[in-house]
Amino acid sequence: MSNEDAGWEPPLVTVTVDLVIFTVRDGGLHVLLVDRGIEPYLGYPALPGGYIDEGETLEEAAVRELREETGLDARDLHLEQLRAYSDPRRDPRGRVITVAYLALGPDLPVPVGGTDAAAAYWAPVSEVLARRLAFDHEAILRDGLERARSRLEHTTVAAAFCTEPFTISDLRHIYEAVWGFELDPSNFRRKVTRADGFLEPTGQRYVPQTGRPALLYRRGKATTLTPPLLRTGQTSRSKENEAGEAPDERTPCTENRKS
Amino acid sequence: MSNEDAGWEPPLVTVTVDLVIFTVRDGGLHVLLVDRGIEPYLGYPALPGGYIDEGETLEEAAVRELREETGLDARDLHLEQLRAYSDPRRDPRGRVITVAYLALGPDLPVPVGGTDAAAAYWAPVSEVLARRLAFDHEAILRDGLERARSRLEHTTVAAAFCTEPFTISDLRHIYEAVWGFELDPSNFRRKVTRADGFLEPTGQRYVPQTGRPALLYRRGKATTLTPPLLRTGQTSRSKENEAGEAPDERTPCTENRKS
DNA sequence: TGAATAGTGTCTATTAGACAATATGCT
DNA sequence: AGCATATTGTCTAATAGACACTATTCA
Repeated sequence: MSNEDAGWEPPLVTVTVDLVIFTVRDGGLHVLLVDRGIEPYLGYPALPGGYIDEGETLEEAAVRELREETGLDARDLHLEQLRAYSDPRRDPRGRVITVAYLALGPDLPVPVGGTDAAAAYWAPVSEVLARRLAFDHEAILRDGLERARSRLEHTTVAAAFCTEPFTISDLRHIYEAVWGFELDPSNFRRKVTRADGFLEPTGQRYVPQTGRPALLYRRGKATTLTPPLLRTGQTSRSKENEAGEAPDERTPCTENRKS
Repeated sequence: MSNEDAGWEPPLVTVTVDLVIFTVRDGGLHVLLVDRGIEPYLGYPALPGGYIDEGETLEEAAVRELREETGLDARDLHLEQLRAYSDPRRDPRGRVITVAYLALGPDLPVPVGGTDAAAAYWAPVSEVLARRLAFDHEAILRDGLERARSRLEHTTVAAAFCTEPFTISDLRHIYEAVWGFELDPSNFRRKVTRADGFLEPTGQRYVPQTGRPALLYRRGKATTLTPPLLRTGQTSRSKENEAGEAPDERTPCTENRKS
C-alpha cells in the first residue's frame, strides 16, 4: 500500500449506517422515515440510522439502530447491505461515510414514541420520492427501491413482506406494490407454485368476507428463485405508475384471518 | 440518532478500499494480486488496495489505488462497488473497515515493478482460491467472483474483458472462463446478436491461422442485457470445474489480429 | 341466486437447448 | 483436398402471456 511511509497515519473517518426499511401496507409500498430533530437538515425527513460503535460490525450496527430508532426486531425482517456512500460533502459537518442497509418486512406496528426523540413513521414511497430528504437519502432510497425490485425477481424475499401464513394473492399484492404494476393472477400462481421451495402449503385456508377461500402458505426453504420471476413482459393491463403507487385493490397483506 | 448526547463523540475508524480485478488470459480467469511486504500477513498474497484519502470518494480512492498499485488506468476497466467488510477483527492492527470494488478489464500488461514495493501480478483464480490470502481477502474474492458471474448474466460487461474489436468467439470464451463451463457456440451467438445494443458490427473480419474468418464487433451502447443470459440450463457438455479453471481451448481474447 | 375471489385449463407465440448443415479461409 | 473454425438452419420441448372457465364461499 502506497501510503505506508514511516510516521504517516491514515486519515480517520466517521462511519454511519442508514436503513431503507420497506413494507407493504394498504396495497402500497411504504418506507420508514424519521424527522430530523437537529441540524443539519432540521425538520427534514430522513432514513433512520446512526453511528457505528466500536467493536461491532456494520450489520450489527444496522440491527441495533433498527431496534433503537424504530423498535423493530431484525429477526422479523430481511436485512442486507445495500452499498456505501462516500461523497466528502454529503454531510456538512464533515467527513462521514455511510453504509446503507435494505430491510424488508411485514407491516409491523412501529412505536409512536421510540426510545429516540423523533418518532419513526411509515410513508408511501411514491410520495416520499417527490419530497426532499436529508443528506443524500433520496439517492439511497432510490437505490434501495431498485434493489428491492430486483430482489423480487431473483429471490424469495417477497415472502418476507408477508406475515405467515399468507395466501398467493397476498404474495402477488407484494409484487404489484413493489413493482408498481399488476400481474396476471393465473400466471403468477403458476410460477410461484412451481418454483421449488418458495411456498410451503399449510393445509389451512383463509375464509374472506366474500369470495372463495384461499389456501394458506408458509415461506419455503429456498432463498433463490429458479427460474426467476422477471419484470419484463408485464401483463398488458399493467398500470405504469411510479414507485409504489398503489394498485386498484387495497387488500392488506394479512388481516382478519380465520382458518 | 440515538447517540447524539451533548459532548459525545462518534468513534473514528480507518477506511480502506480493496480491489478485485479480473481479467481473462489464456482462456482462464485471473485476478490481480500483490504480495504483502509488511506485517501483518507478511508475504501473503493480497488484493491490491489502500487507505482512503481525505476529500476523495471511495470510488476515487479505488481509481487512485488502481493506478498506484497496479499501473492500470480506470478508463480501460469496468469498476463497481462490491460491498463493505467490517468485522472488527479483520485487521489485527485495529479497526479497519474496507469497501471492496470489482474491476473487470481486458488482459492488460501490468508493470513488473509498480510505483510500490510489491509488484502486482495476474494469478489464476482457480489456484488462488485454494490458497490462503491476507485478511479476509478470500471472502472478498469469492464475493467478487460471484458478482462477476452474475453481472455477465444481466449486463453487457463481458465485453469489458475484450479489447476492441473482438469476435463472438472471444466473447464466448469470456463467459466460459468466468462461469467455468462451455457454452454452445450456436445458441450463444443467437442470444448475443439478438440482444439489442450488446454488439456493434464493425464490418471487418479477423482472419485466423486456421478456420473461417470471423466478424469483428465493438461494444454496443446497452449496459443491461435483455433478455438476460442465464447460467441455468448450461449445455450438456458442460465441464463443471470450479472458478476459472480454463476450458479446453486456450484462445486469447485478442491477439495477432488482422483485418 | 348472485357477487366476489380462488384456482384450473388451454391456446398460441416465443424461446432454449441440441445438433446438423453449410461457409470460408488456410496449408 | 482436408482441416479448423464461423455461421446458419432446424427440430423439439418448455415456457410465457392471454384469457376462458370452473370452484367455493357468503350475503
